[in-house]
Parts: sequence; structure tokens; C-alpha cells
Amino acid sequence: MLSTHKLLINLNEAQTAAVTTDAQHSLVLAGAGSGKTRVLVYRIAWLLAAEGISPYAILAVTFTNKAAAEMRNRVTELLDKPARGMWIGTFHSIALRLLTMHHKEAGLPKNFQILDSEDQYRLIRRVISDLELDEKQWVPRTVQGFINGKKNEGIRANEIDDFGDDNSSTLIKIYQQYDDHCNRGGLIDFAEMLLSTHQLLLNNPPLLEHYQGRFGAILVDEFQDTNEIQSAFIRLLAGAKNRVMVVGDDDQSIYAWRGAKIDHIIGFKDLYSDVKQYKLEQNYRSTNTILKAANAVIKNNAKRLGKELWSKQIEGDLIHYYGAYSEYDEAAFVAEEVENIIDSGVDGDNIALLYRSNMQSRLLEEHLLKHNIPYKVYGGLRFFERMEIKDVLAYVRLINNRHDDVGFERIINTPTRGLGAKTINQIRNFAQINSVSLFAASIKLIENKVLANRAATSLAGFVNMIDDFDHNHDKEQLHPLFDDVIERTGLRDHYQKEPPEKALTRLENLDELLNAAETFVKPEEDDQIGMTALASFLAQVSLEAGERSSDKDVPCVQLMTLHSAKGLEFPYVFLVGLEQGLFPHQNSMDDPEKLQEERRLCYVGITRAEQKLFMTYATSRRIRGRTQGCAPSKFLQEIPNKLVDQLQGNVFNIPRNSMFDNSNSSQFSHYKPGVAVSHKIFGEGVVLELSGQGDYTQIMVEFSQHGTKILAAKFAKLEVL
DNA sequence: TCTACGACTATTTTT
DNA sequence: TAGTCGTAGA
Repeated sequence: MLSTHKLLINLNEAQTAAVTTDAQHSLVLAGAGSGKTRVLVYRIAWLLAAEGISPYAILAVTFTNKAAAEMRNRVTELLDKPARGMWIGTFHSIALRLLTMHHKEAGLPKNFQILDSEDQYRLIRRVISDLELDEKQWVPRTVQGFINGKKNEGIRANEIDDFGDDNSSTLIKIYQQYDDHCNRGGLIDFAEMLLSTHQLLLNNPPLLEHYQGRFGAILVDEFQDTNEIQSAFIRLLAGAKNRVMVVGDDDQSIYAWRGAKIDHIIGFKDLYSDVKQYKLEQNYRSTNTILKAANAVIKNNAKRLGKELWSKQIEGDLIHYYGAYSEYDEAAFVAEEVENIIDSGVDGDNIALLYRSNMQSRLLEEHLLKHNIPYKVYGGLRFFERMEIKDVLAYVRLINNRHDDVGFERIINTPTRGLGAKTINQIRNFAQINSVSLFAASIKLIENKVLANRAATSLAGFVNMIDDFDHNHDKEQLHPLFDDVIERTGLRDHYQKEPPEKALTRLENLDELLNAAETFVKPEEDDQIGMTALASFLAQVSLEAGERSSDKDVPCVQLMTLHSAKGLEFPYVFLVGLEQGLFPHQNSMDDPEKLQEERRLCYVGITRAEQKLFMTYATSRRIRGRTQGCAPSKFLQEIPNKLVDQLQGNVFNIPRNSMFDNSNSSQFSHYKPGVAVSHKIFGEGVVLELSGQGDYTQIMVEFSQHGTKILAAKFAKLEVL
């Protein structure tokens, strides 16, 4: 048994306080690199060892599979035995588990299927066209955003008020019809998983009571990323008695645009009683110079709980700025520096190139290629999202659940089997009129002999083939089934016919899929709740789209967006494209909330670096075929000069003291972000940020009555309260 | 059913 | 600029 004493040896004071808290609820504000996961893992061990809580009473929730896996591994490592009995998983995997176990109560068929974003998009387009609406006016992506947004807030179609507005009522109609479709086919999208689970518990008091009785200790990671429904789910399970510990960092909230609400972490204390708050501010990752820069940037955000990172580490190297002449110059500089670093004996995978948007990777790639530096780009299509994989899976899904219309639509004519638009429309019409699935409609249409001869034969062949697969295969033996599907449907031949380059990777991917089917081991939990290996595989595949099949073993320089870099760390980090309009992004510059999120993103980027940080910008850049002049990002100016070493390269050679004068207008220095001020006309408000210098200093103020205004500091005559 | 061409659009992305 | 997507026509 792990002794409690041994546990605490490895923790600092703040971590110990959090791990051993006796408050019913606790909020741990964990700065970047401050040992967030460590606290969660040790807390679990503490609950088991010191408080004698059963592993069955522990529920630990994360956002990504990666985080869940890491937590599970580290718990196993610390306890020196597998984390049995505990529920450690993502919101979605936990929801899915509850829905599978209680599908009857949730009103779902046993073999319900998950729709990923692409499936959802297709189905929404289907609905829009069924309603005879114009896609130009009802843009499927926008509608998808609307539906998911509402679901994330826990709102059903019938709960939305259209206020007599045609636009709203149409959106509601699409939402409703989309949900009808899902219900009919036993389909469930990502947002629905959470919403359904919440409703399942809410509508079944005995069930709720059971789980409330079970999970005495609930832990949530990355709490700043929770959306409305996730927060409600935790609140519901917490009930009156259970203990909740949430860990997060308000300064690293970068997903507001997809429904995450920073208010949940800020308002945690209001929602729960007996809350103790802990701050982890000692950073174990970066040099002091890097931390100072990070602190200096994030300080400009008004809406914060307030934290300041410090470390016992050395000051370290200055941060290098490089003002490039163009984006080519920037990429050339980065590639050259990377080469220098590698030449000094550092492995490439210790170096990360981080950018705001994916398109920026291309030039960097080109220049790395020129230098023969191996690299890996993260993001883009993942394994189970590839066309060929989704095609095979669509067949298998149909075998698993004949009513899966999304799967049906995908492969009814792939590979082509003479079932063109006409036949498919007939099937759709019949299905819609009779409220049955496309598969069921097909069978009826064949029986009724209303189809053209050729089409009828072909469709019957298709239907029989699916039935045949179903009858001739053991649902526990995946490899033979998948192999049979790939061959007999003609998919392999179909892809073989593509241009050689494409064909090769597609066939490789198919083999990789077969490999995955062969090596798949059904998780014990899935077995216990009676899932077939097939159902279990499909569920796992939907939840975990999978990293791209691993390439070579050479250490590669890591290229990724700032968003995907969250949670990672690298000795050497290049933040590129620090220009107004690119980062902060154009679409986020004028809205103070969005601008603050951009700044948090910058904070995330800076705090990824352990030893050495480069920040680069170009004074001109070609965007969408047009060359534009660019101003350096305001975030660069927020870092004090003394932390920075400006490298040569900028042909305009703008003197630092005019370019980066962040001694910022001493005459207005009392208007710091967060300071409460009063204006003659607009009343009281809070300073969000300052920009510009001297007499041209501008102040952005959020007034309680009049919203956000940007004022000239010289004339605004603001009074500090 | 396949190809070619024109129209359109352009952050961030996990589950 | 460049990539995606839908439609028209062979």
C-alpha cells in the first residue's frame, strides 16, 4: 500500500494543499507547467490511501483521449497497479458508456451509431434538401454550428423560441427534422451524446440516485474548456454529497468559439458550496525569462482570476524577435535557425514551429525540405476520417445497424453499381413518406416491383450482400469480416484504379485498417455491458479518430497550430507570423472578448517553450494572392524590451524604441487593464487594454451601461475609481 | 459515370 | 492564390 507520507514527498506546498484538501469542493487554478496532471493523479491516490475511498467511487473526466490515457497511465504507475474500478475517460466516452448501458431508458436502440462531424454535415445537407431549402441561404456549415451550439447549451429544437422570426423558425425546423432523422436511424452525434446522457439521468431519478451514490469523488481536468451541458452533467452527478475537484487555467481557455465557457471556472464558487481555491503558480517547465514574457502578455487581459507564474530556474536566454522582410524571409530564417539548433546536437523533435492558422505550415515545410530537415505536421485528416476508411466503415455500420441512413447514403453507389441519383431519390422519397430507413425502403421497393429492372437487380444485390455479411460473420471476429467487406464490395479494386500515388496510400490505409481489426481487443468494460466486438470497435473508432499512421522513426521537427500545441512542451519553440491581422487574427481583433482569447492563445504559445523562444513576424505577407504590409503583433509589444533580443533581418530596420515602445505612455500608466474608471457620458466601466503611444494612446473600456468603447486617452478624461 | 470548368471562399478543432 | 465543390456536358 502506498503510504501517504511517500505520496507527499513529491509535491510542493501548493500541490500538497490541493491534493490533501478537506473541502468538499475544490478549484485548482493550475498555471502552465505547474503540475496540473500530477495534482489530479496524486489526489486520486490520496483519496484511496488516506481517505479510504473505494476506486469505484472515483470518476475522472478529461477532454481528450490523450489526456485520459495519460491520467490512467500515471495513476497506474503511481499506485503500481492498474486503475481498476475507476472511471477515467473523456466526457464523451463516459456519456457513451452510460448510454450503452442504459440504452433502453435513453430511448435508443441497442446498436445505435455515432455520427462524426462529417456524417452530421452530410445528414444536415440531406435535411436541407428534403425541406427544399436553398443551400446558399441555409449554409450547411452554419446550420451545423447552430444545431451543435444549441445542443451544447442543452437546448432542444422544441425549446427554442423563434420570436415569430422566419429565419429562426426555419433553423428550428431543420434542427427538429435532423433530430427526427437521427432518432429514426438510431444515430447520435457528439453533442447529442452529452445532451442525451444528461437527460437520461435527469429523467430517471433511480438511475441518477445510483450514480450519485456511486461517484463520491469527481475530478475534472481542463475545466476552463467545459461547455454548458458538460458543466451541468458534472453538477448533476455531484448532487448534494459528492466531492468535486476541478482543475484548470482560465488563462489557457482558447475554445470559447466552440462553446467552452470561461465563466464555469470563474463561477465555480457560486455554483458549489464549501469551495476552496488553490493556485499552482510554480512552473517547472520554462526559464524565468520565458515566464516573465508570458506573464507580461497575459497581464493585459482584464477578465482573469489572476495568477503569476514563477520558477526556480535560471533566467535563461533572451527571447529572440525576428522581423522578416517577407513570409519567405521568415520561413528561411526559421529553417536556418532550426538547422543550427540541430547541428548543435539537439534532436529535431525538441523543436516546435507554432502558427495561428494551418496555411502557414506550407512555406515552413518547403524551407525545411530545402534544408533536408525531417518534420511532421500535426492536424489535417486523421486516420479514421479518411475516405477509404470511412467507406469500409460505412458498410460495417450498415451490417451492424441496417437503419444507419448516413452509412447507407455513403456507400449505396460506392463503388458504382448503377444506382444513380434517380433510384436513390426514389428510395429517399419512399423512406420519407413512410418514415422508414433507407434500407427498409429499399427492401419494400424491391418487393413492390416499382423500380426499373436494372436498378432493382442491382439494389437487391446490394441488400443481399449486406445481409449476407451479417449472417456469415461472427461479430467477435473482426478481421475476417473486414477482409470480406473490402474484397467483396469491390472497394479494393475501386481504389486500385486511382492514380498510382493515391492508390498506394489508400491501399496501405486499408491494410492498416485490417491490421487494426485484427489487433483490436475489446475493453473489459464493453464486454461487461454486453457489447459485441464489432459494436465496441465502431464506438471506439468514432470517439478516437486516431493519430495518423506513424511514419519513420527519425526525430522530426514538430509543426502545429497553437491550438493543438496546448498541453505540450518543447525545449525550442518558434512562434511565427506575429502580425496584426494574422495573430491576433483579423476576425478577432475588434471584439474585446475574442481579442482576449487570442492573447490567451499567445500565452499558451509562449509557455510551451522550455529553454529558448523565437518570435517572428514579417513586414509584408502575401495573403490570398495579395501582398499586404503588416504591422507587428501587439502581443510583441506587450513583452518588456529587457527580455528581448531583436535579431537582424528587417530591411526597414525599424528602431526598437519606436516600434516597441512599451514603456507605454507614462502619462496614462494609471489606466491599467482591470482598473475601474468612470466617464462623464458613459458612466462606470473597466479598462480592458491600452494601445498606441504617447498622445495617441487609446484605451478600450467596457462600460457597464454602454458596452465596449475605444477612447483616446488624451481626451477621454477618465477618472480612476 | 467521369471530367472539366467556373464559382466560391478563405481561424482555431475535440469528441 | 489555391483548394473545394457542384453542375454541365461528353
